[in-house]
Amino acid sequence: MANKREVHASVKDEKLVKVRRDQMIKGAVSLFKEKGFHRTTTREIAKASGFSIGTLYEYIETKEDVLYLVCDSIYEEVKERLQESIDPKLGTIEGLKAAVEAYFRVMADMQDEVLVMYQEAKSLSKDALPYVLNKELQMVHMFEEILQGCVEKKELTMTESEIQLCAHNIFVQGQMWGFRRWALKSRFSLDEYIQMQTKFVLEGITNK
Amino acid sequence: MANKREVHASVKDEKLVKVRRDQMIKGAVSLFKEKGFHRTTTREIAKASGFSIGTLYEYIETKEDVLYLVCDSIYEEVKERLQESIDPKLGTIEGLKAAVEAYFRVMADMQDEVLVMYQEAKSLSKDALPYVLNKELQMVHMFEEILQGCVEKKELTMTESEIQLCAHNIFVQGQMWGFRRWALKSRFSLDEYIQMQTKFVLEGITNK
Amino acid sequence: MANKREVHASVKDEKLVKVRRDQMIKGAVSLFKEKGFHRTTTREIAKASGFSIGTLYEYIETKEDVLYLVCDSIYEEVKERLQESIDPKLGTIEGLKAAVEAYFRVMADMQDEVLVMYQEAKSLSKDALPYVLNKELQMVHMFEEILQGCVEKKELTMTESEIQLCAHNIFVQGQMWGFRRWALKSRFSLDEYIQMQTKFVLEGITNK
Amino acid sequence: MANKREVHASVKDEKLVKVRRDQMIKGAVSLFKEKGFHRTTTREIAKASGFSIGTLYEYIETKEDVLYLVCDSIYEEVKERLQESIDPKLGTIEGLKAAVEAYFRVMADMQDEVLVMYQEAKSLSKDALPYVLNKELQMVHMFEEILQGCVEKKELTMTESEIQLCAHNIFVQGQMWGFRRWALKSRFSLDEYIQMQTKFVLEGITNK
DNA sequence: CATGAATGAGGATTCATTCAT
DNA sequence: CATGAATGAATCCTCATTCAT
Repeated sequence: MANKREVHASVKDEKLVKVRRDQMIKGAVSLFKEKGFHRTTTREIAKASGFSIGTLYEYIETKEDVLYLVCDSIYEEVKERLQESIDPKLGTIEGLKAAVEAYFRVMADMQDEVLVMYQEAKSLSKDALPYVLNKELQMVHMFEEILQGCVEKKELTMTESEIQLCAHNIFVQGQMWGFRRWALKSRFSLDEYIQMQTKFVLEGITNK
Repeated sequence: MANKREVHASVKDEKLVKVRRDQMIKGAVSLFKEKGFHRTTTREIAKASGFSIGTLYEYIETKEDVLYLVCDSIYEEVKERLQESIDPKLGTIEGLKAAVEAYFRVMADMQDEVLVMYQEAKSLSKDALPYVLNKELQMVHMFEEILQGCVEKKELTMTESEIQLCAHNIFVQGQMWGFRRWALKSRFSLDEYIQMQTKFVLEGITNK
Repeated sequence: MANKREVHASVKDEKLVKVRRDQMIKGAVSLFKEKGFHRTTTREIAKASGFSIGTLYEYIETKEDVLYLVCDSIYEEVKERLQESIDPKLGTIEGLKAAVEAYFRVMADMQDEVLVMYQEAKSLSKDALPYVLNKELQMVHMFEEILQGCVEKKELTMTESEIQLCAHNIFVQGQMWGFRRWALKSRFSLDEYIQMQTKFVLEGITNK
Repeated sequence: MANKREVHASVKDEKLVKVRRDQMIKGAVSLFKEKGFHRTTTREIAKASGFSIGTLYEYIETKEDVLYLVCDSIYEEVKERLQESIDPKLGTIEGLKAAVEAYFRVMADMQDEVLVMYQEAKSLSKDALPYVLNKELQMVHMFEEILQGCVEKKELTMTESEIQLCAHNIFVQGQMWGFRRWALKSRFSLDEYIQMQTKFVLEGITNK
């Protein structure tokens, strides 16, 4: 599957396009966070981005393009930040723990962004959605690799299916902190949450 | 917290109100499923419900009321169906397993509805949202009770916090089958999914 | 070729649709006359029609629909008025003369409308244009019939081709009074114009 | 009446202005042909002309200027090509016939351009329109002169009014081949059309 | 002279909601 | 109670034009 959907810009200067789109994404995220994609106007996006509505449309073709750009950029950032702090080759339980913790912390850190993406992604057209979902799978895949590594090093005994499902669970539990914070925050601190979820996951998979 | 938000109807005949609203909810769910709340027009809802736009507004005040009614009714149905097949008093691991399985099956059964609610709830006003979230907590609470029962009967050893988080996890994993079916369905059958998740949960909490 | 392109209306009451569309056409013609189709706003059309923009769109789907309706109605009126005062069966030179005169007078009478249609028809979509052009051909065909009648009654000797071209010429000369009035009006009265054109046409085709 | 409306250019080099405007006209005609003046954007014109939007505006002040330039150039070309092949002094029926034929052929040749001008001229501002219409009158006047010559040489007997109207008719019939080609082309070849129209015109005016 | 990024007024269209019948 | 015509604020998007580089 192709990894990028190109969003067309009238402006030629690629550097400028990058700069403006970054402004745009930043402005849009905070608006989407506040009122959701549908309730946010293109005018508001333009304003929050620091330019006029005309300029906005020099860098996108459709309002939906903004959403795609936002989702794309959020995933990109999550991925980058994860890759900075994770070594999937380790193949140790400790490495797994560290990865889970790093992931949970990134998700907590980007709570707002994740929530936005989480709630608005479904507004993407049938056209753009696959690209975003694909990004998600890539991240799930990171955890699969880590688990796989542990299995290879005999640190864990898991079937291929168990690895897949467990990776999904980890991924969702990371998101959970964001999209269920209304329920979780009053009951757990982030540290508690991380520690407890890690425990559940590990006891769910380690040989006894 | 109050348990119901009353949606005002001009029509007095309460039985009729119930009938019409049921038509409405049925029509709306299938539309929301297809195009989401925002992209669905009140006209479409009226049509799908089998009456005119004027009549629609005899039974609600705002488009958002429809969403609230839909969400409310979905939760109600989930809850009812769960209560039919679960006995929270048992206090046995077997009872827990049965409850999880029942819940997962209901969620799989109502996949579409759950997805709708899941994705559109955030469009509820600050006013209505709490009522819906409260419903969710009630369901999470069912699992807490079951777990609590097991702890009391010494079938499990868990802290209060662990019970709460575990209940959340179970709840989210039930939803997961719906909102991540794009990723899960090709990898697991529902039976496999239930069996594996149950295993993870139990191994995560049973004493070794 | 089908004779009508249906323009969709949300409103069901067909009588009302007719009434509103007549208002619309009347309002639109005077605007198009003044500023052309492109420079006229849908808002202006609504206002000139005596209703709100929302109402306008209950009776059409696209701005272009207004243009189609206008063109269609103009042709319809021209045709009706012609049919009232022309008897194509006669087969006499006198009948021909009378027809030409009647036609020219109708065209002079509806000068504004004809000019509008004449200048704006090209803005119709590829979809709607044929229907309008077809209407034109029907009118040209009326003159062909009249000429044909004269030929059959031996009042004139013309080939089939000559009949066709002559009919076109008559038709265009009728329009001419409208679309070239800037040049003609200062030089000829309508009566003079009719009389002279009739003479040219007749001398162009009568046996000598 | 003044014969030219000056279109202001920021660029001083007159030769360059001429070159650029020729590029512009060429590009614009083909666009106007395809989509009409209103549906053509200045950006498209610039692109079709081979330069940037900024440059375009160095040579005009308003989009409408392009239309004026286009109309002006088309008339100029028609006029030039006619003057090459017509001698208005002759005063013979043969000369008249030759002129008509030459005119019809030029019009057929420049069909697209003529159609453009014909349909878009009305979009000219009240300011520019007279200049263009004046050009048209000059051409009509050429035919008046030719007819006048024939009258003076006793080849024809026509009143002043008849001459004027007949000249208009010839002129319009020339345009007709362009703007009614949808109806004429399937029925007549250009040669037939010329021959038949010539016959109609001549029999309409020659003494019997 | 040439470029093209920026602007924002303006335009077509939608849709929740009302209310007279 | 039911209907559906009417309303107009709100929204997305376009495009002629300007101006700094």
